[in-house]
Amino acid sequence: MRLSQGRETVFAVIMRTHGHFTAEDIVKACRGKASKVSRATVYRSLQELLEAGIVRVTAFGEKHNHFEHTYDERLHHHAQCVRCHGFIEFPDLDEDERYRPLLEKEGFKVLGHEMHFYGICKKCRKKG
Amino acid sequence: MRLSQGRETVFAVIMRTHGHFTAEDIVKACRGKASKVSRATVYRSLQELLEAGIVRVTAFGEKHNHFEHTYDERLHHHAQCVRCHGFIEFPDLDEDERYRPLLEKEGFKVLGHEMHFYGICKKCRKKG
DNA sequence: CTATATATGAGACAGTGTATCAATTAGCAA
DNA sequence: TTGCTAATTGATACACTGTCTCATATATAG
Repeated sequence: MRLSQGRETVFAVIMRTHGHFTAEDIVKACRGKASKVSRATVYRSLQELLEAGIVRVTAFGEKHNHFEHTYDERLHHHAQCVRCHGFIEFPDLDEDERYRPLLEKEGFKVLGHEMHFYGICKKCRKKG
Repeated sequence: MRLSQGRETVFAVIMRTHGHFTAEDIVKACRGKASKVSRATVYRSLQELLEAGIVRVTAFGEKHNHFEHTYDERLHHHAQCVRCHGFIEFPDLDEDERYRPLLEKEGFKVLGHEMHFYGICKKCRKKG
């Protein structure tokens, strides 16, 4: 794999981005730069980072994906509202060690994991 | 909420569907029937079932959603390949009880949960 | 420097899910 | 049963995400 210009720019932009972000967020951020990175390159690079375990997908049930870094953050999970799609975060209590051996025995190379609780958030419950 | 024709048909079709399915699967299945249910109604009903906790979302990182029933199946989770998006299922070891109180304390009404491991599947590892 | 395989950009494209709005219908009350 | 009313529907147009193609550009090896 070459350390090409486009790839380098995308990587840099993503590393500068904190919290959750979508693919389009990165596309826009790259447009701001003089670097000129196309949408296709952003999606390609994002896929590479996904495969490398540098970013992970965090949202369900929406049209577009949300990503976040896997590094430099305390491991946490998400509880998502099935109405408004908003979410709250909560800390990990370490299930990894219980499941990982089971999966690796089946030839699955684990890059990471996430718990996803779904339900109705406080705000939507009030709305009725 | 009314027990309208469209809603009833969609519910029936979904209950007859086993395993994983997409919204479009249901749209097609409803077309087969003489019932004539529009795409809009299918999506609306699916959202209602989601909110009721009857179905849940199970796939990440794809353009369209996958759903499955939450009832009548042993609780299981998914390990998904970041390359081919295929997945394997594995049983639940019951983290629910550890996390649920934490979330309900914050006003979040839990409908269910799922663990999502991501990584590279056996087949994709062989491909290089 | 040159060759060559890899990566890129631009745009066309397909598919998913959303919004609109007039027409229809379920449920209720008399 | 009939009529009222608000909820629901279908048809369609629409926005947006992510994919694909292919000619052009570029990183790297030799």
